[in-house]
Amino acid sequence: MTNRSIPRCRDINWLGQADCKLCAMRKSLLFARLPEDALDDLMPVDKMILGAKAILYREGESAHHLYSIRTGLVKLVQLAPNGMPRIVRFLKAGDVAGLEALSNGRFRHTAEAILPTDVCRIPAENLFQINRRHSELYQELLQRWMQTLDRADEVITQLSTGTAQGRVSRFLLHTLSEPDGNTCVALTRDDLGALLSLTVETVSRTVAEFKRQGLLEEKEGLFRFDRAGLAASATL
Amino acid sequence: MTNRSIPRCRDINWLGQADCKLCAMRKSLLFARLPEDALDDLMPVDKMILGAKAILYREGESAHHLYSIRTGLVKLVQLAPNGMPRIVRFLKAGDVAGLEALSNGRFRHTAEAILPTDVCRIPAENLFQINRRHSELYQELLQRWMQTLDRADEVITQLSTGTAQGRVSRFLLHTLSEPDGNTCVALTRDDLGALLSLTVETVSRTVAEFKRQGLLEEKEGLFRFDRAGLAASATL
DNA sequence: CGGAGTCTTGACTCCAATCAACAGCGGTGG
DNA sequence: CCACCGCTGTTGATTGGAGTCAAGACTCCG
Repeated sequence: MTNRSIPRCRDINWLGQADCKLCAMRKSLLFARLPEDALDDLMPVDKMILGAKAILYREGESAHHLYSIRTGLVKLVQLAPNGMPRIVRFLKAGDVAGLEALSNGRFRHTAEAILPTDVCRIPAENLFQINRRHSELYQELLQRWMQTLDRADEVITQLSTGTAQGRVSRFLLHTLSEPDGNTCVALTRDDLGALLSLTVETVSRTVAEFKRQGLLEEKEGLFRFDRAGLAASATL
Repeated sequence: MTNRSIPRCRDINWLGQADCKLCAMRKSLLFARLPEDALDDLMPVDKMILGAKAILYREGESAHHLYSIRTGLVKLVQLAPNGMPRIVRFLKAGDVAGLEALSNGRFRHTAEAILPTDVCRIPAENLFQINRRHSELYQELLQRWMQTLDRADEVITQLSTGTAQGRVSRFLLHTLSEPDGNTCVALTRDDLGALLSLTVETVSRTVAEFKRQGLLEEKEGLFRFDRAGLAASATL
């Protein structure tokens, strides 16, 4: 009944080939604006399901596919100079992982599932070919570029600056929650640390303190928090 | 004779309209791959020269133009939650400032010249129109996207993590210097702090310490440094 | 010459890192 | 079934590094 019933394996399971024309989510994905017949050129697209902690690809590997995320949550990780992993971005349903496959053939991050995650694996070469004929796809790619950059800049200005309290507050308020929602996925202290550039202990203390103050509770894999209350710490 | 002879004003001077077909730098700019006749559609392009500290545009302003940088150095700044400015990226010759004008009409950063800087100002609408007809431009834009994202991620993992010594070393070694060069523009302590998320005092102390150790000298607006010596601090 | 802006240095404080111990939970294997 | 182990999270004591506050040096410029 609890979140413990969700799959916890680290596997990647292949669910067969997808037919993009029949895809229920198509309109919210990268290919939203493509005419239906162009979708044939994407094939073969493989549907895969990742357990939590499954690794989609690793930094430095040569990149032949990109991944359209249907459900779930993925973290993009790079190694910091001291050897510790640093989370640079999250990818949610509708996002695309591994777009660097379109240009230079090497992944820049390690992509690891945080929640069980469904993805479609698309051969980079096919997308590349479609690009030649359909500028709609380019428009969509550019759109995503702006979005992605914004998120990267947000990590710089909002999540790598200020006190531990401030960073955790801002994470809760902006990063994974709906604009006016008061819940978000309960990350491990480890992941929070890797995102906010703090140690596990500091994150644990900060989260615990918020709980004591009644600003935050954690239940069934979710953080539920008090927006107004946290806003006070968010400028620290 | 020294760098003091360079202009130090904060003005923006309009130098007249450009004829892109005659531009000596065209091949290294955004329009490298465009056929010559497409360049007509860019017009009118204004050539401008900025003194150090001149502001090209401000965060939140509505964005009708973008700027191709011919020479100089520009910082992109966002306000951190505590109200202090944070530098998220530098733009050098060949880079484009204000690409967000292509999509959502508001600048996401304040762009300020650090050195005297030449730019060409291009109406966003014109570029947008060219995009419809020439996918070469899209390719170039995508290429730049990857580059820009890489730089943003580098600020996250390399410049916002670790000790003050580590951050300053890594800035010197990677951010504005040639891959194997041993010089880079001598930023103010203020700008270094805004980039590395450190206070002016901490930057000053760190730079001073590197100088005492003979790892770094500052002359005529340049840092000259010892790559091998700094590499030791770069993992801190 | 005086003033503004930048840089440096010192003394002190404070926040987060570090080191260490332990609790809780789930999974595993004897 | 239960003992053990690994993983995650918590908490405490201590340390260290950067922030803060304050004063003064230096440079450029009017």
